[in-house]
Amino acid sequence: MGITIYDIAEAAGVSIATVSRVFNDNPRVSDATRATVLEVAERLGYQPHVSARSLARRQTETISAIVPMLSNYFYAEVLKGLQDRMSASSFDLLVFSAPTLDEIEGQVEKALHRGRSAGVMLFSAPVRGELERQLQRSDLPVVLVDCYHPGFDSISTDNRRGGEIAADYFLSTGMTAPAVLMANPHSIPASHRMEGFRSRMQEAGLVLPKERVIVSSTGYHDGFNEQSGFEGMTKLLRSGQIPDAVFATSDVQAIGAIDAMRQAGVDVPGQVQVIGFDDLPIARYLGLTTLRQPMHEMGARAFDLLTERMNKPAAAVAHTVFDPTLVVRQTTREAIPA
Amino acid sequence: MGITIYDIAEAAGVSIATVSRVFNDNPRVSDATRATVLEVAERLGYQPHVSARSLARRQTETISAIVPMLSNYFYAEVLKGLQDRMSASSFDLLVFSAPTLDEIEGQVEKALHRGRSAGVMLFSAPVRGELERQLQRSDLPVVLVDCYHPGFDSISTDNRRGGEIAADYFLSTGMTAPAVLMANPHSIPASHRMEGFRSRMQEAGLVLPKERVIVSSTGYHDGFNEQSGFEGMTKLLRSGQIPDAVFATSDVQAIGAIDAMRQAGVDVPGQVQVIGFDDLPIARYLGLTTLRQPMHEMGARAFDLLTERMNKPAAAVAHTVFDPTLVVRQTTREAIPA
DNA sequence: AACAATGATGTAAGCGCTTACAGCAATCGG
DNA sequence: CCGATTGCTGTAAGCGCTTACATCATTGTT
Repeated sequence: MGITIYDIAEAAGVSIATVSRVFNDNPRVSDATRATVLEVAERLGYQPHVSARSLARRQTETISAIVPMLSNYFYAEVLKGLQDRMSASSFDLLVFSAPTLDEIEGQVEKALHRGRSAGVMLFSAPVRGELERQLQRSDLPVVLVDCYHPGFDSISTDNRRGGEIAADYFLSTGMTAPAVLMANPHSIPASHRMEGFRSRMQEAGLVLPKERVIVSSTGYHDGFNEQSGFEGMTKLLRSGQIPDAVFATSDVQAIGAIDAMRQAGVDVPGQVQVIGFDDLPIARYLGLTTLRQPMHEMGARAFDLLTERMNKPAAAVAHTVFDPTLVVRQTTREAIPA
Repeated sequence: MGITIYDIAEAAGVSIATVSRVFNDNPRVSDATRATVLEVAERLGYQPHVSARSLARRQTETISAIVPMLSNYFYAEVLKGLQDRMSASSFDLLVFSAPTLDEIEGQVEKALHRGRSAGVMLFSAPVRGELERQLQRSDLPVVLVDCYHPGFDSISTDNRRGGEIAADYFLSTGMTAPAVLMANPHSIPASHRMEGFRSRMQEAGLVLPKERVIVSSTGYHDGFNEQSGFEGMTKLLRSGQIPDAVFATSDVQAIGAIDAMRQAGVDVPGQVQVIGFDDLPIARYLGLTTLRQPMHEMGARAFDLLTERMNKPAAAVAHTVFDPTLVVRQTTREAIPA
């Protein structure tokens, strides 16, 4: 069906080796021959066959990303950062989706098939048990994003630090009754965010009672969704434990929470302050105070890590940790000068 | 490096052809041999080599999607619908990103490389000129999403109809001074949405003056972004031409517009009503009245179209058009009973 | 009992490319 | 002026798989 190097070789009166050399920028081809070959190839509309090439070269030009869910802004944006960086290279991006934990192994296995990818990027997955074994057995470069394992390069946000920053800011406003809208407890980022928050509150001598830590009851997006924030906040408002400051483990939860308060006639930030996490584009337009994760940069850096690992398979494992930064908007009050 | 069928053949005492047959579910293998081969393969941790297989079979198991931008919710959600449907099959998804028009051809070319993909899904691209030629020359199945060309299967939303529905609803509320927040004019979906809106307004004898059609001045996401809505609305408010109903060609624009009004102290929907387009998840939490596009379903259907085309390359071209549905929330007033 | 039909397996020729090695002409040094 | 070097090109052997065809042992048929 397609034009092969044989066709070109014949039309140009050279051997297939020469044609191949031309397309591999091998210097051992005379300028004249190179020109004819290129001209003929252009005329015939030649395109290399990807599979044949990677079979012969024993390497692919594609990298695989395994994400829980494309429709989650965080992943989409990190992937975009990745792609923007990749576009300078000749790599292609294969995207596998593994919404639930038990789907991960299967998708990782596919990504690890021989000849499939030159490297794997695994998002938000707890690396242990069978999954850990899979990754270790494979000799492909692996980069973990938004998760951690001592044996693999990783890139993540300092979620504990984020929780601490949120707590510190709340404390500076003179708040007295903090609450947390927590995603699914098995989500490691969410847990860390809460831990950081809680630890700072404790240091400040403020209790964070169980009743004011609402754990998401919905599994969708690991509890990182508007509904979970809405329901959690509703619960808080109905309890006797109405807080005056709410830390949500994600912006979408914060948005749901704010909606719940609007419907209940609770003033934000007058009665209740809110801090989210992520800094989605809408956060700005909703005036949401939040902790920004440099998603785009994380994606770019993840790609860099992967290529570095491809070049030096034996290099020391590198963990890149970004600090989240607080973006103060209108859902929080001003800090009280000390 | 890896285990090949040769290794298995040797260990199992059969020929490579038999091993291959086992993995291709060829019935012409005795149950006994099949069992030994599978056992040996399992023990050795065999995995087929993707490139070798697709080279020999002359077909791939991956499909390519070319999207303007992953971080746009619409694309992410359609891709998710696609992937959810795909996961039942053995196809993998390759994602190319082409944020600007001139990048499309390059990405399409990559996606069209021989051996690269079994089919191509092209999003929101005006199919003409060189791009049209590329697609026509290739004999790969192509499905257009969110765009149209008579020669290719496509899947889209009836954007004109959406504009009409928005106009009709506004008219039913007794509004008198409509405005449109329009994305980039070269965006076909945006143009159609506006055309539908405008035509209904004209039929109703209402003028839609130039001053009340604000075209996005920012190219980011083709003008489908919060900032463009914010700036457009600000402009409207400052002009003498303050509208009492605004149709935004996307939810994100509507969100920006609402923010502008909040800051200006304009009451929504008391003074100005707003209708968006898309029905993003947040729309619900912002109480935004909008036109819902069935994104997830569009993705699933796109995959179906592609596989149908793969099975029957000569079948008649099919265009699937979804009707958007109006979701009434709190940014619009109630219809006045006739 | 002879023959065809059937079923299981092996042999070998690709798929389209890369690349080590060989070959061969032109050039160079002594 | 001859052997060594240099520069360019071709030959051929893979890469790991699929599959048409050949082979051969069984089984069934008359």
